[in-house]
Order: sequence, then structure tokens, then C-alpha cells
Amino acid sequence: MKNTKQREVILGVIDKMKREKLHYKVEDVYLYLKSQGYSINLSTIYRNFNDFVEKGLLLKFILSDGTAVFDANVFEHAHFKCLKCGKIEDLSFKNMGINFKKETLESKGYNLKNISVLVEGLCSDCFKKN
Amino acid sequence: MKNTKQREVILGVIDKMKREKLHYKVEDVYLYLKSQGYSINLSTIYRNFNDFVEKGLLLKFILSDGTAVFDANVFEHAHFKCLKCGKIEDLSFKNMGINFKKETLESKGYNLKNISVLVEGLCSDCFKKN
DNA sequence: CTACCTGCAAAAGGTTTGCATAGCC
DNA sequence: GGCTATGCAAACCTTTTGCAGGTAG
Repeated sequence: MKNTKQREVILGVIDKMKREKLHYKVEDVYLYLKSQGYSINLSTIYRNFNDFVEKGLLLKFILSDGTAVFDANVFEHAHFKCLKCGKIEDLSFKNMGINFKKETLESKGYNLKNISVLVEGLCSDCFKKN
Repeated sequence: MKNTKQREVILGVIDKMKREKLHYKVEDVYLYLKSQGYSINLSTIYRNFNDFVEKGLLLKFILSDGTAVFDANVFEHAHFKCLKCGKIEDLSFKNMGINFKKETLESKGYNLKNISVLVEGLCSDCFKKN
């Protein structure tokens, strides 16, 4: 993997995502970079983010509308998405009452690769306004 | 909602899905109906299946490749998808160690609409062949 | 120099939509 | 007859891909 200017900038975004617990779609990354004065091609973002997912630096999950979201928190956890304001938050498995018994499947010969838990609804702000 | 020939046929598919625990994408429904001698437009399948989801007769979830899958089992449960053969199976929350503490979020003012749990990996058959 | 990256434009794949026609009720 | 549903084609959106040119090592 070569050190290109684009990759450097993208790694900066990933770092920001990690520090600020942000959940970005490719489009979000693109717009954010644009706002910072960088013009990086969408394909480049797609390629790099997907590469970083494979490398385990990022986690990718799919919303109910089918679009992909990237998360720099790669520790196993769940997500909440507000259907009104679009906000996405991390939820810990423990707090949500999830204690995955992987053995249940593994003892039957299954090989698990990834687990995705998505909770959708209204966040408290949006629910109040209803 | 009117009783059309197409709707009747589609309800038949949903009944079959329920009895045989099938998980169909729109394309699957289309091909199945074709194999049975029916030629129903894809749009019609999309519109009807989405209507039935809203009515609570079907459940819809999204795979990691972004495509939608319909399930006639609307009882809260998780799904396993084999990344090699594509097979989809139901998993009970209980067996998987999931005991959703909805109150955790509800007590904070959230209003939950749906919870989607997707486990992906290799089923035992495919894992053996690896 | 060579392999890998990027930008661009086009393609792909799934899903939705506008419109005219058909068919329940 | 009026209103809903369907078929068809086109539009949409996100994501992927082929290719030509650019750049790091």
C-alpha cells in the first residue's frame, strides 16, 4: 500500500471519526473533505474505505435503506439510527442485553464472520417533538 | 385494497413462505412465480411486498450487500446468512443469547421501531467444504 | 522502471416512480 | 364511474469497474 496524498487525507478522516465517534457514509466523507478544501473522487473513497474495512481498521454496516455506513469503532457493538433526524449512535452489546452465544452456532459447525445489530426508531429529541 | 389476481397469487407465495420458512428477495419471488406460469411485473411485487411489510404481514431486512429480503415469520428473531451458498436461516433471540433490554433506551425517551440482527459466515456444509 | 493509485465516465444492480391502461367494487 | 392496481419504461441511487494517465518507491 502506497502513501498517496488521498490516502493520507482519508486516514485523517478515519482518525477524526474515531476521536469524535462519527458514523460516515461515503457521501458524508466526500462532502466533509470538500468542505475542507479537498477534492477526492468518490471512487477513491469507496476503494480506500473498503480496503480499510478488509484490513480491520473500519467497520461497515448497512442501514435499512440499503446504504453503507462506516464506523472507526471496530469493537463489537450495535447501532441505533434515528429514523427522523438520521443520527446514528453506538450501543454496547452489554447494555442492550446482548450476550452472543457464538458457540450455539459454532458447535454446529458454523463459521461466523460478522454480526450486525441495528436498532431503529426515534431518538428522544425527535420523539419529544412528535 | 382490492382483490386482484396478482395480489391473490402473491398472497399464495407469502403463505408458502410462511409454511416452508422461506426467505425471498423480490427476484426470488419473481422467478418462483414465473416457474409456476405466472408473469407478474417486478414493480407489482415490490409494491405489494412493501405494502404487506407496512401492514405487518411481512418482515423485511437488508443483507450486507444491500439487497432486501422478505420473511413471513414476523415474530422477533435474528437471521443467519451463509456467505457462500447464500442460504438464510432464522435464529431465535433466545438461542443466540439476545435478551433485548428495550427499557434501556425507552427509559431515555427513545421510541423503538425495529431491531435487525444479522449474523453472517459459513454454514456447516460450506465450512466443511473449505 | 514498474506496480500501484487515482480520476473519470460508464456500467451495474436493486428499487422506485410517472403515466397510461385495465379492472375491482 | 371512480378509484385503485398493474405493466412498462425510465429514472434513481449507491456502488463497482475498465481504462488511461499519474505517482510513489
